[in-house]
Amino acid sequence: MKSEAARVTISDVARAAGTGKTSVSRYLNGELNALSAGLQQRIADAITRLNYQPNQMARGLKRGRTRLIGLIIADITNPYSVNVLSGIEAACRASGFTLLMCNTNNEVDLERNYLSLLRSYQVEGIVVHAVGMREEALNQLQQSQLPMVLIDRTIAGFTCDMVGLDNPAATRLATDHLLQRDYRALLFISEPAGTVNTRTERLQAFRTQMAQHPDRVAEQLEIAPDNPAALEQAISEFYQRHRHLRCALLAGNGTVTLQVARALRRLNLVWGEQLGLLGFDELPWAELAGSGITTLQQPTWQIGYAALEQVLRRIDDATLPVSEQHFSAELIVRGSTWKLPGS
Amino acid sequence: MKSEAARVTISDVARAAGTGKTSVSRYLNGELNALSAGLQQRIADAITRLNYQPNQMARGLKRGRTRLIGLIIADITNPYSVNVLSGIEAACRASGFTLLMCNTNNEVDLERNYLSLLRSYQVEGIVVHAVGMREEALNQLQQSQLPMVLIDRTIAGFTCDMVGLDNPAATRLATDHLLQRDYRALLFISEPAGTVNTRTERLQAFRTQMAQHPDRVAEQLEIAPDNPAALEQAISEFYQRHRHLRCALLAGNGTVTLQVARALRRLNLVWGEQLGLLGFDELPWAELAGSGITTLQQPTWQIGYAALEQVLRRIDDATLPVSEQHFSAELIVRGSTWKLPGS
DNA sequence: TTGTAAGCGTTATCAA
DNA sequence: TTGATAACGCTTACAA
Repeated sequence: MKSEAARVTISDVARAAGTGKTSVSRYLNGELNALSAGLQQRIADAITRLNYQPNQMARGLKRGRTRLIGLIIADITNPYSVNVLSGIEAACRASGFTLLMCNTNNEVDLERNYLSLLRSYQVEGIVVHAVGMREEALNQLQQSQLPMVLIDRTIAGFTCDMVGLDNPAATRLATDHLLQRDYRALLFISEPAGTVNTRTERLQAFRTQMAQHPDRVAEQLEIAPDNPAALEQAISEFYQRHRHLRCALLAGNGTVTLQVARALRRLNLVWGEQLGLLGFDELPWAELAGSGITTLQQPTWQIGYAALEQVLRRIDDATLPVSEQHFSAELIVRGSTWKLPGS
Repeated sequence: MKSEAARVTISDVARAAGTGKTSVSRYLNGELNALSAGLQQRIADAITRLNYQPNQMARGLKRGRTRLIGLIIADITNPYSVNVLSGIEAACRASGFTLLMCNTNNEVDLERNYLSLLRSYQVEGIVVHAVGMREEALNQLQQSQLPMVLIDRTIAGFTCDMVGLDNPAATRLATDHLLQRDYRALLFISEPAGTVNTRTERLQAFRTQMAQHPDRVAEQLEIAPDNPAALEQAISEFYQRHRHLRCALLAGNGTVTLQVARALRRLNLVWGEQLGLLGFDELPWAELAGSGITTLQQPTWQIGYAALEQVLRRIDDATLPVSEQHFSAELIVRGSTWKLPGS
């Protein structure tokens, strides 16, 4: 048996109130100046008695505005995403929009599918934490004129509103901190850059910064998320190679920090003693891991909130100039980047 | 200027293909046996040329099925929720549904609002991580006949499909482990029980279990999430009171575990040395915190997946008997519940 | 094999 | 102040 929810429609209300649909519609849309007090009362009564809920689908169809915002998120299990989501969600609540959320699991195909899915649900705008889009998907987007804001990452060859981190500045902040604390050999560890500009930007900034300190060693490492053994080995080798120097690791995001911490654990290398460690993205457990892990905190919630605000502005006015908002990171110093006694 | 997405409709496609809407609709719905090869081709061409996307709103309005599932989640920043969400999301993907996600921030009012919001978007079913509902909200739900599945928690006085943890068994597993490891004074710490049955169930099971061991000390503590100072003090007092015994703390969920770990840090009490610690919910950093924290891992992803499957079953057949699925927790032993050398 | 027309639950236009 | 009535974009009898 199919469940048949007893749908009560505007016509039912109109009949129960002894009036026409138009008046009920007016009542619903707050055009009370066109309704006598008595009629208002009858309509109000009928609505509560029948427990009536206007059908947003029908409304959306008619008015062409669904009050729906699409969200495409690359990986919902990433703490970064969760906090951003929380900010977006709050902004939606404040503006009366509802989120249609899709998780692409870092897969490009899913991203494309979800994009058209959201479009088919007539979302009024979308916020995208991009994995990487192919030409065709981009062209479709261009055509569809759908208001869109990217968070955290841009898409090559696609100009679009975007809200994210000032990666060069953040990277400088992190690198300078390590240099100041007298680390002599730095290893920048990130996930495979692939199509994700954020990763290359941070790496690039790291190299630029290190180029000014030719006396220091700067190395880099790209590591697949599902290969802990390789990570262990690479770190171990780096450490062996430079054990006569003060070494530090710079993790390119929160996921990497977690993996690096695990690897160090297994290698019996103690951050804050044998090795410095600094990670992009603040983590709730950063102070609990060993002597604490120094992190670069992003204002994730604000980024999410700002992203949604930007989508709303764009929905309101498609002719606005393209906007890029870059937030600043904050360094939270903990035991993993300990000071040399002398310095 | 309002952005006016160049909406292309089924009529446009029909015109471009030199046919009627019906044939296009048939094509879209895979009724190809009723279409000549030539017409199929023309329609296919027109669709790609115009970059046409069927309007799901209109479809939903007409057919009465939106392929939309509502999700009400109590707190999206809780790792438990995130993993469950991930499972739900995967199940949606597998079944062709899309998620409308709402975060109630643990606020009862938001819960009620979102409930009717989801209804208004004609979702075909909902999955709810409940905060606590009042009479009126429940009555509305009963009336609306909306297929619904609760996760993790039940709602008092409301029979409904539910997927969650076997809390008594899980609690026994945890308690027995602590007893076996010779902890003599146990403190069960949870958030204020309020309307959340899960919390009381776990506490109840704890007390039942401890009642069988009158030689051991069993205490309990309810702590507001935003009051770290109080938590510190309570733990400190407990420890002072029983410092002649082997003490252990049992954290009622992942959020509490985090807070407890922080409090212990500030108190300079080391889990795995001065104090045992065991937490409900596995945490990605559990192995990294000090000597590691012993946890009770829930199959969160599976819980989410199963919840969505149950909603789908219920959508299909409203007359199914009410189902309660209880999953088992798994104990992951780490350094925080260390063995006594002798035993 | 194809197309016409009615209707899903709203809102907007127009007339009363 | 009110209320028919025609859309919105789609599916589905029913005709042809």
